[in-house]
Amino acid sequence: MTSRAKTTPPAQQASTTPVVHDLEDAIELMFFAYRDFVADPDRILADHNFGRAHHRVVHFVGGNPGLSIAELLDILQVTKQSLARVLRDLIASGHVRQEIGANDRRKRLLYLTASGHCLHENLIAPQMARFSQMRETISEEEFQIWARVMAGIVSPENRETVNRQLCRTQNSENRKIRLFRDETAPTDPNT
Amino acid sequence: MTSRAKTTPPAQQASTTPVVHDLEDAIELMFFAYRDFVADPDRILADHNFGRAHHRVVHFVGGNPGLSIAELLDILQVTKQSLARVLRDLIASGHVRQEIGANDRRKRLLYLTASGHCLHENLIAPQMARFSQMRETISEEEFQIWARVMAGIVSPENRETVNRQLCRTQNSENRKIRLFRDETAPTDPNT
DNA sequence: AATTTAAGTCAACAAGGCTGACATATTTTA
DNA sequence: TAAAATATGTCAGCCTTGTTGACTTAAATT
Repeated sequence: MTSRAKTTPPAQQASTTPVVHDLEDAIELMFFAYRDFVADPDRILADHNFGRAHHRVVHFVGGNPGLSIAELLDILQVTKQSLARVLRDLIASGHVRQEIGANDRRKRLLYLTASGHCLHENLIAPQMARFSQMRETISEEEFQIWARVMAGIVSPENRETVNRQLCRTQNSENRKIRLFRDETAPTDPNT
Repeated sequence: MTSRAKTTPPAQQASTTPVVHDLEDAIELMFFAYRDFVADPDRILADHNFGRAHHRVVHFVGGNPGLSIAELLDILQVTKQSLARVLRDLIASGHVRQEIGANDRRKRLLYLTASGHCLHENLIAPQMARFSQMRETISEEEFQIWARVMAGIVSPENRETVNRQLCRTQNSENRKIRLFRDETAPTDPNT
């Protein structure tokens, strides 16, 4: 009988009264924000007979020219077979091309073609617009707080990878979003 | 590799420049955070032979006892047929039960059973834990900033619905997360 | 009595996850 | 150099979960 607005909240009364319901709100905000966040690209993709999986490939290849299959699999965390399907589509449609690795000829490095870049731009535009509009209503500091919280939702074991991925998008000197202030700072993870 | 060893001038001069890459980072943070956010529940669901769709039903029925089918469809934004399938599973497995509406006997009001509540708790626990841990590293204010930004990602046309949905989860007196400061809120207590 | 509404159902289809089993280059190692 | 490991590709099949379209039933509304 966990009806709300009743006596006492169910269980796990946390130490400093985080108030269970706040965290529930946070969980629902994740759901609703993500749902709308992907809605615009979904519409664009439908026109091309592509799906969300294609979007993810276009996005990460667009942002990481010369990405290998293995690296992309690591980012997407899907199986090779799942990726192969959408990658086939994108290569067939001329949005992505593969290049044999110069150092390691086993590797297939992925790049967007001109039309791939065009699609990438179209897909990212509505998401950029969403953040851009919101960005105007908050300060730089507030934006970074948001980013730090989001980074805190990422699993600790993935934070280093995510951090590297985000760093790579830009000159680290120009870097605005600062994550993982004091957390997992491994000294030498190699690979 | 990220070639940072260039001769770029010191940063921080971009006080107001939006810098495209910040927004791209934000987009990727949405992806990575959401990816990990749903990973734990996915594992639990697999043990029950359920999927993410079942999770969403359990979550929203759990948080909204007596929800009607139409209301649930509105939250999930899927078709009746998609919902019917997972709802059938959940009713058959005894996690959800339906009750004929007292006022309107056409309506089927949804409730979790005891085992449904149990599953709900199990599913929400890892997500709560994720937020709870992160919550300890930030202030109440910072948490609310995060929530406001997330709410800003929600499509304007859905904000009122989302706001109502979040309000309903709790006593409005206990309400911590405040959204839509000046936007859609007609009331102006100027918090 | 006729219409609208809420819900349930059947059928078919597609996207995109998954596993397992193999094939093919290429590089590394023993 | 031969063997093993690595990177990728592919076939086949299965599952979940989304879709559309057509139709039914029961209850409420007009």
